[in-house]
Amino acid sequence: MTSHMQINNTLHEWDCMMTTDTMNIRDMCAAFDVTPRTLRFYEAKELLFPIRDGQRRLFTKRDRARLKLILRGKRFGFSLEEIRQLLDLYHMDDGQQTQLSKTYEMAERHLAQMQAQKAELEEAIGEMKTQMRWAADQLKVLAKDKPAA
Amino acid sequence: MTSHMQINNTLHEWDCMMTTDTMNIRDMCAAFDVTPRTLRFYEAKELLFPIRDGQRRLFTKRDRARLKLILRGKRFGFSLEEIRQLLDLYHMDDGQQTQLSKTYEMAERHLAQMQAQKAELEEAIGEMKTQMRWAADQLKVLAKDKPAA
DNA sequence: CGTTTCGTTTACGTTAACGTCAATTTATCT
DNA sequence: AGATAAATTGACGTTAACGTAAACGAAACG
Repeated sequence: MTSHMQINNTLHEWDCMMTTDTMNIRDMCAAFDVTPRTLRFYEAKELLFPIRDGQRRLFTKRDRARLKLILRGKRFGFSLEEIRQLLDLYHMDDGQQTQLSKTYEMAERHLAQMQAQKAELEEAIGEMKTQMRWAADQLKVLAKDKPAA
Repeated sequence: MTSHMQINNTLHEWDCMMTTDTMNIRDMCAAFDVTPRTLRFYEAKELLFPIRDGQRRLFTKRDRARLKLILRGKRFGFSLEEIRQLLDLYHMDDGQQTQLSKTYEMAERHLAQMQAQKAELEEAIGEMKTQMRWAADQLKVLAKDKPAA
């Protein structure tokens, strides 16, 4: 059992309640294909906030949602610092509406950026396809010019 | 005049032919909003191949096309090394078809990656819009709850 | 002709995003 | 209890992608 489980503080053996849904670092790494170092690093950078069972980290559902967004952001070429700021938008659910309107404006800019990126990506895909068609033609010509070695 | 111009080797003053279309480093930086260091760095990494007028670099149309692709690639989160390899695809025009089929396969993988990225980007845009609608609602509620300070 | 003004080379510095390793603590198994 | 395994905390190392500063050559300018 690559188990974990906890309720609030420390438990004994009969810890089987309503699966408090926290993951230890190992399961977390396996689930997202990252190293422990990465998770600790993200915590140090205040991107994740795992709770503690004594010394050990326990990653909540919230941490997993954030990590998913972090990794996505990275694939889009955003820096961790940019991502950190954006994560605030996705996590204003509980009563603490930090500076909602300020964050909202940032989100607007980010959305515009993503839409621009999408447009550019579509253009790039189009160009790439053109190049590949051309390359495919060249391959045919080469195959015809030199049928055998 | 932030001029330049050249034909093949050294010229005098009457250098006004068919605009050989090479740019010096300064104009290049202005045109693409990069620093000289960046252009020299890209040359060292074999991403650009400016010709020389003695000691000075002269960037050709080809260099400009490549630089455009480089900067685009960066916005998509690709590393310079990944970009360098992809540039080969876009510049196999002259007779030197290096390893066309090998490059073609890489292009296929890259295209797939871009299409995946596009799909993910669309998903992210959708989620972002959802979040923003929710945030907009919250802003309305706050405005109603607290009409005046 | 001297002097600013580019541009070049060489080389060391920097930041982000982790990797790696050692020393410890904590939990688990026998 | 002793050994083994799993996590944690420093702390230093590493790579990519440039920044920055020194020292020099060539070119343009008054």
